[in-house]
Amino acid sequence: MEASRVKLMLVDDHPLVRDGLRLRLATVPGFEIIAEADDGVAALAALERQEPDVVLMDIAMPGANGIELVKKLHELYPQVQVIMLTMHDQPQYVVEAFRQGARGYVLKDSPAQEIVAAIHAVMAGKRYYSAGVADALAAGATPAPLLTQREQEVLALIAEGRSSKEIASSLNLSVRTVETHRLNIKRKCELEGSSALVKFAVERKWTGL
Amino acid sequence: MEASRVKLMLVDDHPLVRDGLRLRLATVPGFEIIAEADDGVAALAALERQEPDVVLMDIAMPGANGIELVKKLHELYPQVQVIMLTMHDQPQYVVEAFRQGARGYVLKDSPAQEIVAAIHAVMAGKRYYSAGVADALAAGATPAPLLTQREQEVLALIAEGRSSKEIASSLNLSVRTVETHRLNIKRKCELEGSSALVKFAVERKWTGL
DNA sequence: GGCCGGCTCCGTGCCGCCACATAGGGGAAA
DNA sequence: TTTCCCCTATGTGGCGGCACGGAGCCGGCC
Repeated sequence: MEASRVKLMLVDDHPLVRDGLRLRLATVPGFEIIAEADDGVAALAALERQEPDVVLMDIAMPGANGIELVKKLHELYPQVQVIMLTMHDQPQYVVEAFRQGARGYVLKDSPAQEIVAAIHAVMAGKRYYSAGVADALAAGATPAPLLTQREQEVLALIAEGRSSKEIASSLNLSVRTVETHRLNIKRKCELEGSSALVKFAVERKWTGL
Repeated sequence: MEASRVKLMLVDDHPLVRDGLRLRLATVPGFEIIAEADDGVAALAALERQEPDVVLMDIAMPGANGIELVKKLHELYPQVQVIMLTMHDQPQYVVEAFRQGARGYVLKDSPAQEIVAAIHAVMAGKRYYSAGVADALAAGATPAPLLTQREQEVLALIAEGRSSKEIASSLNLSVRTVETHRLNIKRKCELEGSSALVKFAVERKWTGL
């Protein structure tokens, strides 16, 4: 634990949530918010100017998503601790976030002091899971789906609600080829049924890939 | 505009967002937050004890959703002004919210002072639309999807990625009946294809119905 | 060069979904 | 009471997705 104040950076696309975080954390002695950003690009730009101790980051943001951002951030600034904030406790993202270097994971619908606890934990070199996230980690042993380029393209169009025939003409492929990709995606992600595939695709898109 | 302070009530299931609202609004002279609630049931209970001038309400909440809550609230307490808060500017909900008696509609990703402006507007007897919502109103000539109880139940299970057969056994219905409901939902919501239906259902669930 | 994995395409039978239509029972409003 | 909507269920023909198989092409790696 440093003698100086803990320097924080907030990354969330909702001003209201940033307000909540800022005004809440400003009352905590020893905390100092040195930067805010509303997306990944702004976050990386802010990091070039000043380096925080802890980054509080929403997992679902327009443009680059939280998972990719935490990955880049961990590559460029490995000493910066990242805490993910999220509305939903989806196992696959929790696991992926930690795999990419996140140190904490807090649900937005948990008590506000959990965030303070999370910051203290990661500053002490520990990890922090919000209540309920531990369950997600236990259940979600799935390390990574790892889809190929083409499969991701197909999945993106599935998330648009398109049929195999429409996807085929969009990508200039045979319908049978698209169906093969669908089948492979379902196998890799352990999905059963076409609707489960669509659900998976839509949720993936909503959380930013 | 009253001589006394404006009494506010906050309804949102995210403590963080309530923090942001409370701490932001507390600094505004003439505003007083008399109650908070994290869902529709708690909101109605709080209203029995003390009546606010304005209710700030999230549209997406677990349990009863914001649209139904504003309807009930407007029936029981017609003099209470309701301002809807939301993450997403989906036309159908904007239109439906106003139809059910809401007086204002503010996006959570708009500047925080918009909320103050909205409160002043509705207290002056005016309506308030966040920037961008006007576009949604113009574009969304769709009056209301208006799904029946049973259709909403079916839709909720579709959002889980379930097949018609699974839904049928869950609700103790014939598979053909579930298919009839599917068909009716698609007709009402002008959807084409099973995947578009699943997409619609999942997105609806993510935005809280 | 040989091997492996990804991308592409195809056949076939099966099952689920789709769109059209019909129809009886029940409850609520006019 | 009559009317209207909702919920329920069913028939039929057609189309689309699913799961199993095989196969050729290409690029990277050993």
